[in-house]
Amino acid sequence: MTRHSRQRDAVYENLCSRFDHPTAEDIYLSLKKEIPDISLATVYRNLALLENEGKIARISCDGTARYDANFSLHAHFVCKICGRVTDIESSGQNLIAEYSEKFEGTIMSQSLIFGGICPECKKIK
Amino acid sequence: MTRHSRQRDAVYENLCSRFDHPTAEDIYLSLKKEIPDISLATVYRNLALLENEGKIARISCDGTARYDANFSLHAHFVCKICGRVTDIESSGQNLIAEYSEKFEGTIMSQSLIFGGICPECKKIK
DNA sequence: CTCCTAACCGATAATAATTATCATTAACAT
DNA sequence: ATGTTAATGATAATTATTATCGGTTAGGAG
Repeated sequence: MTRHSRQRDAVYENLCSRFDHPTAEDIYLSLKKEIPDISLATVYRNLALLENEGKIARISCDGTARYDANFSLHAHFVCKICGRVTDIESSGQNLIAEYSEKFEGTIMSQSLIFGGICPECKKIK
Repeated sequence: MTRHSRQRDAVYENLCSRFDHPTAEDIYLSLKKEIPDISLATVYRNLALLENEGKIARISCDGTARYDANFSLHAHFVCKICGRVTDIESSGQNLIAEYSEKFEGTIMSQSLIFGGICPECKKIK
């Protein structure tokens, strides 16, 4: 029986409105402007809840968890210089179908992450 | 000037000999049998060092870091029931080349991770 | 072979990320 | 309006990882 809450809506809206694949703390800091007394624990709780509901996705690309509300088939790029995580243009190929053919288990999700140097950091150096 | 050490060799050998993509603690527990007074910090130190030397790879698939000494182009599968991380048969396609075409930065590594239910857990349920 | 020095070690303290606890608040069915 | 209980804020606890530090040792210079 999951109820409605201002904080949960805010977490979800915040994530939907941004494209920088924020960490729990990023979202917490951003939400403090509109809900000054929101707790970091609440952000964690709601991220976990929304993930279980299948409304958002967790991205494991480095030590700390990042989140994404975009469920279109796309890949991520992590810059090893600045640490930013960005979307990277995808051919949109469905790797799940391809890999499922020879696999006895059930594949339900895919995560394709590239690492390297982003366009911005490449210019600087 | 990196020197030789029994502990570092042991960490590397241990990782090479197994295919379960262990965490630092997994390796630590395993090594205690042959080197009873090895320190967990030493395992972490040497994993970081070996990764920097490019001899092993870190896998970010869940919260805790896992390691792999296999550098052949392959994908991973994470079971959401038992948590095991296994290799999954790959077509061996080089996604880096494909994605580099439309990307302004420099792609240096790829990580393809699938999630779902592994063959063993599928049987049980 | 012995000496020197810096890399490495084990033990453990410190930090960072996340989760658990608990008293209070608020959503919402009755 | 009231009762039930999920959700919250504050914070303690836990987990994973990194930093510190005094002692040890690999391995090159003499």
